[in-house]
Amino acid sequence: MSEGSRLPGDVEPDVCAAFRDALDRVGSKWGMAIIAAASSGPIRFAELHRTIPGISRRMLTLTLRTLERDGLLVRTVYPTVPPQVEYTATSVARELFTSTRALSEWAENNHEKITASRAAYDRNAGTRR
Amino acid sequence: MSEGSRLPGDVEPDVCAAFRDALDRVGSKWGMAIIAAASSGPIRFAELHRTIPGISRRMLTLTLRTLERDGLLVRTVYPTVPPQVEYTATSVARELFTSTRALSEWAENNHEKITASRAAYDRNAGTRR
DNA sequence: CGGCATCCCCATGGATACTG
DNA sequence: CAGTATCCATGGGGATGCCG
Repeated sequence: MSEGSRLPGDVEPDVCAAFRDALDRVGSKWGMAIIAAASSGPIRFAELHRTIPGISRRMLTLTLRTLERDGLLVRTVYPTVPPQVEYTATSVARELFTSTRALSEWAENNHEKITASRAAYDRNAGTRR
Repeated sequence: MSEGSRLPGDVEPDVCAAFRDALDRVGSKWGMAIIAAASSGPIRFAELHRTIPGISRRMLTLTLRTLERDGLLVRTVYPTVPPQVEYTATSVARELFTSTRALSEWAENNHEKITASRAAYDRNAGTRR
């Protein structure tokens, strides 16, 4: 769309700021995984912990709190014994998740190219200079 | 498309890995700004430094190197005095940039909601619990 | 002009243990 | 079950200075 139509100074600051803002959510190590897992319906703490491999309870809690704070997740507590808590992705989070598709696809399509490029670059590390 | 059709365990690991990979590029504080600035044509080091507010020469250099390594930027050196170096975004980088649009738009559209949600959350910090 | 080298800070996040 | 609390390692990234 904007192929070659922008000028160098045209990196609009608002967009930049908002984009950075998005990345602060998406970019956190576990944020998108949690949103993904919670996008298909309410999910419990332990389920999340099982679903997302490698996450610690600590990081799960922390990330859940920030996501909740940002209005991306709704936390529902059922005052039962033992306690039961459900997390559900809000529509905003689901939109975020969708907005992520293009990036995921790019990642899939170009992962190999990048790996190759990296290998080539490293191989010429000595040659270069 | 996938509205409610996915299962909790359905967070496919490959996609997840590739996505994380993408974020390692996009998620770096200055990566996208640089790619954006270099997407509209060759741009010089000093121009980048001027175009992107707040970046240090150090971080500019570092980010340029990783972007070059990943094949997202092409570095062209003109052996003149004083030396002149141009950076150009590759097609892969431009595709990445495009894949980012959806996310940018989400960020713009929902920035206010998130700020509001955050404020509300913090206001009820004492009330809650 | 276009870097690299050095020092330093602090936010992210892992491991582990305890609790209502 | 669903968290808290504490300690600690790693590294991203800012500030500054020197160089071909």
